[in-house]
Amino acid sequence: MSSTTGEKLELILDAAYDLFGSNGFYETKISDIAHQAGIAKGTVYLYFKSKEELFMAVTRRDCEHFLGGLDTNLQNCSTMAERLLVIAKHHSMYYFERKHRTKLFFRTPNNDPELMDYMKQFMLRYMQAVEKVLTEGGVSQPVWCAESYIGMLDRIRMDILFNPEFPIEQLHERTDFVARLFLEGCNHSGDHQDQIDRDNSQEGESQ
Amino acid sequence: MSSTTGEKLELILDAAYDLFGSNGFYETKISDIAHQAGIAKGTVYLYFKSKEELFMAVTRRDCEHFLGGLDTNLQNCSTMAERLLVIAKHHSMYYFERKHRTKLFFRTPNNDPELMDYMKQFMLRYMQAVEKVLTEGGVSQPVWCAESYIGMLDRIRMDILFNPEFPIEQLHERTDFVARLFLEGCNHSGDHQDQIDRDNSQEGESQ
Amino acid sequence: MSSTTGEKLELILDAAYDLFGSNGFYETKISDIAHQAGIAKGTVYLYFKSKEELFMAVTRRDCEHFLGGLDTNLQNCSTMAERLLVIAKHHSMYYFERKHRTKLFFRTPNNDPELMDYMKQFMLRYMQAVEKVLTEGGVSQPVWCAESYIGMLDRIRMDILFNPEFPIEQLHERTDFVARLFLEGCNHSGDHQDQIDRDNSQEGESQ
Amino acid sequence: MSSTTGEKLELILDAAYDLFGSNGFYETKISDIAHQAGIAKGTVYLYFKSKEELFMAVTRRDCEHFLGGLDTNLQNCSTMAERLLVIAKHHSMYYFERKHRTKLFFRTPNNDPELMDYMKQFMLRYMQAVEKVLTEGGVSQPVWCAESYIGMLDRIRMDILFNPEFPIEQLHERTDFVARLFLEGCNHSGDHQDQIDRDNSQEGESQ
DNA sequence: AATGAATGAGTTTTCATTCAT
DNA sequence: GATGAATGAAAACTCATTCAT
Repeated sequence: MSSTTGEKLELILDAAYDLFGSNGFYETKISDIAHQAGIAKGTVYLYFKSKEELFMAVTRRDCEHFLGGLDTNLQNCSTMAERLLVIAKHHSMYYFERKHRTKLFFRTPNNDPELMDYMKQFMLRYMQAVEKVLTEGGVSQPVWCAESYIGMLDRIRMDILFNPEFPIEQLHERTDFVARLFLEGCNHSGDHQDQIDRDNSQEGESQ
Repeated sequence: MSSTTGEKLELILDAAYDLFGSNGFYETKISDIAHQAGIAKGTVYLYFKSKEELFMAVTRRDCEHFLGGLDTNLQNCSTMAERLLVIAKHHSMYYFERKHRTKLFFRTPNNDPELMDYMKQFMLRYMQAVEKVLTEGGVSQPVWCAESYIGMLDRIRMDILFNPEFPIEQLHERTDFVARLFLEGCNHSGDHQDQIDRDNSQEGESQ
Repeated sequence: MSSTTGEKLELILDAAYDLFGSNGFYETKISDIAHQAGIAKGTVYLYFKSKEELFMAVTRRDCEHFLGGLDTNLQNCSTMAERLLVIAKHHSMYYFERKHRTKLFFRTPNNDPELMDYMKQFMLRYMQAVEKVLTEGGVSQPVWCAESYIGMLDRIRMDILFNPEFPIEQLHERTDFVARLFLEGCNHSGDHQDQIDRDNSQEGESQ
Repeated sequence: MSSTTGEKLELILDAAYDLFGSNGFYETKISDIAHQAGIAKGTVYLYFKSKEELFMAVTRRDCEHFLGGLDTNLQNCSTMAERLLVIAKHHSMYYFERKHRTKLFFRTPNNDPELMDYMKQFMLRYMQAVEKVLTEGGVSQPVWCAESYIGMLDRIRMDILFNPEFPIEQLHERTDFVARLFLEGCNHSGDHQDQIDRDNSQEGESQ
């Protein structure tokens, strides 16, 4: 059964990702993970010192995967608009494809400083990747813009989380929409003249 | 000992809000809540059938409070821009003031369908409140705009959560910024030199 | 079932004394103790924070009982010779009556500093009680004499421990013998023919 | 790596003696022993069927070493008084030199009949060695005398165990004292002024 | 209504032992 | 013979919940 070095490690990480992601940290038993990985309970502890450490490893792998994929995707495009769209697609697709693993983020072990720290770093690195795109595009206040853009995208994730039937077609439209909204603001995000009209009158009102 | 009807109920809800919010659902013991409320453990079960139900009640009270406050705040303003700013202020201040209670959202009991359902409804109601403002302001695609706006605001909450030292002054600027970004898009949101300055100092932090 | 305050505490201590004493610390399960006490496992933890703490309490009760009984017995006699005999009787009878509980001393939890400390204090207090008798009797070097006397007596305990069939009649003779040996030394302790006879028969057993 | 037959056996026994002796049976892991012996865990099981058997072998080697050394030491002296002193020196020095290995005796595996039996035999053989000296010296009731003498000596071991700072100088005096006490009894053992002085200083310590 | 002692199901983790290489 | 990865039985301890008072 164990032909390759590290095979068991992968089996455990995969099983843990699946179960932590589906049921959350507290509702997942080590024995479940071992069972799903097809190994014995004790074997898990040959690779991870504790349940927390295993969760940490799963989280790390997932986050690194996310950021790595983002980098790759960003390499194939040049304009800022393209890049922002790539970011949006990556974000929404990544979590859409993993819509059944969303508990990884929302049901984490409590008060683990190492995990908190890693999550903070992850958020920072993601933000900085977006910030870089914006800075190169000449956008001012790129940090807050980046944060906001990510927030808009993450709301898609929330919608997916709370609506598992979220249709894939809508995902694409929503993604495009968010990218445009970010660039142009809500006053310009409607293609029709009447909207522009309303918008103009709105501009007048608000001053 | 019990002078007013429902007094104990409030004591329990307050203690539970405090402890669930600080430590999360799984790390909070009923006995801790009872102790903090100054009552006996068994008494909690006179008011709530289970730990989950108590968590549900705490969540419900918190969410209703949030939405009620939003309604109140929206009543005092008329233009869409004003209203959007009010929404942003409400969102950011609400969670800033409760920055030590953030586990209420991130460490919730697992797989409780009733809770999931309530959260879904809450998100919907919040979104509809924002949507109404946008619709009345003539914004097209108000649903997605509302979702996106909330997402931008919620990112502020995330930043507060992961950075408990988040300064209140920055909170106001960030709030204003988000409202403007939403209206005008990133291409128009950085026209003023002072904003550029702030952004630059922020850039420094992020490296 | 629970009529008196502290009843359960006694039940637990009695059961723990019995089982720790018979099987040693490591071979005794908390569930066994609870079962023998007729209570639930969790109840043990209402009274004792850990298995070690329970063991400590059992040891303490036993040692205090031993020293208390010694004090009581010493009150009824005046000469040093009488007192030394009382000490010997007390020591040998105490452990003879508890011959099935001897693991309490030999199979203790490892590396518990509090327990080590208490045992040290117990040995000191016992020695000092004997020392006092010797000092009042005008014996020189009472500390080392006391230690040695206790050592001689404790050897009886060892013999009982390794020979559960140890006959009670021999216990009395052995006790008398030790007291005399301590006073007079081995050169003077075999003056009577009947003692020689007994000793010869003992020699036969030991081959 | 294995140049001599039985080399590994010795490595294991040495490591096991060290660790069992320092930490006791239950607190010592086979993997620790293997690690300290510089071999693999599985290798231990090529030499010993179980942890208990290994402990048994360690105990046996230690006890045989003790008895063998005693025999050797006894060969160089002729009078009973000399021999008793040799016994006392051997006993006290043996355990003084091994003061950090005392758990070998106090934290033994529970309820192992073979071990119990061996210990019983060991005690008997030791007693008989002492008994022989006494019988040849014309002492009456040599069995009980031997037991008592050993008890006095073993108390020294206990004092060492509970007081790791036990000074070597005191050990020699105490040993001489015990031999004299055994021969002459407490009434005759304090004739010399310098001994009284020492004893007084000892009294001070015990308060 | 209020209490808090009692319960016991449930889970992490350890470690002696095995066995394929 | 030697290895060490894998196993899984076993036990301490927790804590939501109950119920007699």
